[in-house]
Amino acid sequence: MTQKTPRKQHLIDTALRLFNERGYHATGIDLILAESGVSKATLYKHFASKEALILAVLEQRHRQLIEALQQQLSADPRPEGVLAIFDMLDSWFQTVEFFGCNFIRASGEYSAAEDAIHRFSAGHKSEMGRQLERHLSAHCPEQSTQLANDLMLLVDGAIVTAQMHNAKDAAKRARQIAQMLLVDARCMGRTE
Amino acid sequence: MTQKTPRKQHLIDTALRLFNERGYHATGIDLILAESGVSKATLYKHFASKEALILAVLEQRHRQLIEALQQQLSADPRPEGVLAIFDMLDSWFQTVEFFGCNFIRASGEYSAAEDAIHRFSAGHKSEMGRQLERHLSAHCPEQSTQLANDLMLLVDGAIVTAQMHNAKDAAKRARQIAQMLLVDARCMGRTE
DNA sequence: TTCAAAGTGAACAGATCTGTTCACTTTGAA
DNA sequence: TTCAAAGTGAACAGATCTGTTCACTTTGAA
Repeated sequence: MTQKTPRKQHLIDTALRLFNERGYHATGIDLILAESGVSKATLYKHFASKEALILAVLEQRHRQLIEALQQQLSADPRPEGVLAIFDMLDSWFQTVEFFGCNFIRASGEYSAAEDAIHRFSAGHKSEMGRQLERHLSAHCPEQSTQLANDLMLLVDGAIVTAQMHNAKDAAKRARQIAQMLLVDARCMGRTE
Repeated sequence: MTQKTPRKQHLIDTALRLFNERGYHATGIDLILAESGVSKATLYKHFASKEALILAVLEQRHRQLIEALQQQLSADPRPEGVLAIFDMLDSWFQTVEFFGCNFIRASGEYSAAEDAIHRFSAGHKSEMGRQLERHLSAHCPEQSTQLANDLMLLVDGAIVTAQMHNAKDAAKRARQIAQMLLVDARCMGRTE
């Protein structure tokens, strides 16, 4: 039992699913244990507290999303390659497991700016924005910071729109607006 | 004690403040009672449950926001009058009481689409969008629905950006993007 | 001054929450 | 086959949660 499907990873996966379906405060430790079939003593051997478990869940999700974004961005070095983030959103919105963004919801439930969960969530969004900026800075360095911020604003707007109204087309609209911004900033290849 | 500063209203105001500061699940009934100085029996005389209190808080906030928006829109009948919503956001973001949007956070904590709190929150956003659409439909009826949806996406994006990063300029950026959309849709007065 | 409506305060109920402890069992590498 | 590491299960602790009840008090209009 030391290696295959380690309990720790199974706890993180189960917790992620339940946090998404029900929220952080509304998901008790006991439910995570029941659904994962892991004992309470084991949970507290791996995680010091529920907060530590939440942070572990967010860290995993953060790594996955950053990696996926990097992969998309490197596949299309053109400035408009950044629009791939909206295609990622679009696919996500079509899945049944979409319940909004972990990090936005976490920052809402843990609203104090100094809370570790809030800060980590804000850090995730910053890092996503930094990826976009890096990609754009090769083409339009003067505007890359502003553009990246604007794109992230559109990303979050699309996520919340999809979360609240089950609006599955939110990513496509955000993508169009984003494209307009790129054109307006003259940070896109010419349409030949 | 029947009329002046009714207990019911006082409970709603206190609950609104605490929900904003701490979130819905994280704010217990007992805290609301302690901070408001009202007895538990009185609370349950006025509200059937905590959920009913939450809904009353959201209803009040909904009425306030709709009224404020209507007032702004009627003050400037030009198409670009809709941009007033971003000025409202901007003022809000500068206040110390800004902890994000009640309705976005409520929809995050009560994530089930059929939950009464979730549905009311979605309804609020829809109604705000409907106000924008009505305003625009006088000038560009074919695009007013799409434009209103896009503006609300920018509104929510700005709110989340401000909430997560304490980015007090988020409303101003969203406003500029919104203005671009109006120009692009040719739904604005000419700049003379 | 009377009196019904509104509110209080305190106890109580039962559920649920996070976290601890420990004797015992299972696992899998050596 | 041995044995340390990992995990279990069950009890326990104490806090906190929403909601109920009821004898009593306060309020303010008539």
